[in-house]
Amino acid sequence: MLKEAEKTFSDFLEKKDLKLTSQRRTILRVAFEAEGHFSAEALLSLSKKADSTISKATVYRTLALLKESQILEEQDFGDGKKVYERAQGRKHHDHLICIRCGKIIEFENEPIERLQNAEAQKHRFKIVYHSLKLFGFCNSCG
Amino acid sequence: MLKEAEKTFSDFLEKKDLKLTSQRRTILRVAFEAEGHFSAEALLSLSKKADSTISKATVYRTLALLKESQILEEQDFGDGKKVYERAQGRKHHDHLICIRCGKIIEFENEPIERLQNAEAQKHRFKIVYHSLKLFGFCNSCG
DNA sequence: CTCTCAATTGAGACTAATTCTCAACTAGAG
DNA sequence: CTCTAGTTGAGAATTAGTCTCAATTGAGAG
Repeated sequence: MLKEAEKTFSDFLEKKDLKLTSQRRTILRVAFEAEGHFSAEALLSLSKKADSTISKATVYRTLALLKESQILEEQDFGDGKKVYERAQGRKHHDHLICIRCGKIIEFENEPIERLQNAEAQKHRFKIVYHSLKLFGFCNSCG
Repeated sequence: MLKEAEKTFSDFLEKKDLKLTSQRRTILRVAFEAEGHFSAEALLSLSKKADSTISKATVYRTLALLKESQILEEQDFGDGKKVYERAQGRKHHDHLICIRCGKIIEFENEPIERLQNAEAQKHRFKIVYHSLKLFGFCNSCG
């Protein structure tokens, strides 16, 4: 999983004449060890544990590259900060977000995707990516 | 349309023991004269034309009230600032967003809504509101 | 109409996430 | 090993949005 991502990342960087630095390697590894959704701030703090000299600026810059290379996906659950999750090698999914406890539930729904594509076609629109978020109360917060 | 919203707003304010001030009246009217989606910044600038003493703080505070009373709906198209659109008396709709020219296309799709509800039910989740955004290239930017 | 007082306001300070600047540093081609 | 373009850390800058507080005002009571 991580190996694959490292390959994707180094190919991506090479194609853009960018360098694979130790900081970028560390940040990628730490992002892969993080479970679920994590913020830039959390990634910074985790990265600093592996290499205390890594700065905020580098984390943000590297996140932008990981996003662009589609290794990570950016999500905005509406709490004022963006979070990230692994995308490479995972199926696309959307989210249910509990507005009371903050729980995030992931789901896949092919029929919805098909209807989205049909809707886009109707407007002669080419979808590049999409975002479907259902906000409400989870099971426990009912 | 505006008359209706003014009624909704004054009822809403009364119920919460809040006052219908001239600033709130002005901001509501200006928001209704604005077409489509507008930012808080744009609303401030338009409101200042009607009453130059209206401040940023009042616009943000009033937007929160208009959102809470469901006269306006808040949208985030991912460019770092929230935008608002009229909600009262309009059908729910979702958006196609062109990532090249920024054009916004609205659409209604009942079948998608039904599938969303079914998906939520599967997780015993109560949807309060949702957001579906399809990003890509419009007809002209294809 | 006037009084009263809680709600409201404007101005600008403040917050927080993210981006930028720039001099010092480094990956990696040759 | 040497170059050099790309990279980095530190902290300043930016920017949307929120907060503070003294002065003001809407609107019910009299």
